[in-house]
Amino acid sequence: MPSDPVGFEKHDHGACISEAMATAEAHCRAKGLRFTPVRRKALGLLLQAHRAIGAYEMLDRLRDAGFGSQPPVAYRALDFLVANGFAHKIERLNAFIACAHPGASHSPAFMICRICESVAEAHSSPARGALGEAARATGFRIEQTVVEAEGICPACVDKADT
Amino acid sequence: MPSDPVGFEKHDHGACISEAMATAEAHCRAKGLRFTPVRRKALGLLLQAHRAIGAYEMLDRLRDAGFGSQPPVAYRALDFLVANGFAHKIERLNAFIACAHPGASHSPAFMICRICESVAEAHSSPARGALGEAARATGFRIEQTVVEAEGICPACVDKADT
DNA sequence: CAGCACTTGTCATGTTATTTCATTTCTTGT
DNA sequence: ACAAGAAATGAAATAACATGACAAGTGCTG
Ligand SMILES: [Zn+2]
Ligand SMILES: [Zn+2]
Ligand SMILES: [Zn+2]
Ligand SMILES: [Zn+2]
Repeated sequence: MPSDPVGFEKHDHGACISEAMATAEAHCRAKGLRFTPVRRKALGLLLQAHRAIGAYEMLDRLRDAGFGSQPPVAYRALDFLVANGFAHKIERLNAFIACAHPGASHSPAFMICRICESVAEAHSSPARGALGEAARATGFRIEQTVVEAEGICPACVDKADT
Repeated sequence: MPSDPVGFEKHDHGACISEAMATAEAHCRAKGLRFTPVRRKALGLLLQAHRAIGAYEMLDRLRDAGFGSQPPVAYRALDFLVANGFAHKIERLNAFIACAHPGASHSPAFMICRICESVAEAHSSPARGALGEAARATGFRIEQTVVEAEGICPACVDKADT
């Protein structure tokens, strides 16, 4: 259970991309999923961008890469990535981002900078805390959670303080 | 189209509506806000429906009530209600719901039934828990949080179990 | 009543997402 | 190898959600 948030620190981007792609490859092979070219390209683009990408921005890039040009092309690829834990949807932004902890089954939480729009992924513990308590008290069966914090990232805080 | 619970429990709906309206009236008077007819009607409709309402459904009803028929009519009224804590946006549904604890400043958390689409509001504690910890660790300054759980409400769990 | 801030109505447009159907590709059982 | 079924793709159309811009109206305040 690493609770290390990912996203605001510098890192070896090339390595982080190839590692995530390799994880996805392995996971798909193990589960018999079809990691098709358009899906692979979509994940590559998300990893490359290293930020939240709207479906239509994704569509533009997929078209540029020679794939179809209609919205379902992007939505289907993104749905696949989200369904299999390689990416997440940021509801607040109506956008998608590559998972920072692929492979591990987890409940993500996101920190979204309203200045620079960077997004960091951390872990949440929906079952614990006030929400889990409310769910148990009422008999609500939680299947999935959206936890997104909006605010100011460390870099933008520094800029603002100057 | 069931109109059911605040939480998921039964309650005196008439009383809950007039109480919330009175709270809003008082709050606006105290703060010098203009609780205009269209805003009042919008809040009344949210309270009446007692579930999450899309902006365009709101627009339909406002038009039926004699107000304007263009999207900004609904969005402006909803923006006012959200900005002043009388309503919340459910990001997961792109829809709006009357606040269950108006007046009190709070960080809401929602439980959304994926079967019947009912929504219950609870309190969340963003500063505590894994998210707050991650924010402190990275230096992220949280301003606002979205906490939404999707799952099955008590009533639908019962139905499913039969 | 003049000036100002705020609100409303409307038109136009922009953005995000889904439905549908025909076709192709892959997988599986024979 | 082949046929049948499942999964994925391409493309057209449409639905659903949201904002920008501008003119006109409303209610304060000096
Ligand atoms: Zn993740
Ligand atoms: Zn930032
Ligand atoms: Zn509330
Ligand atoms: Zn339900």
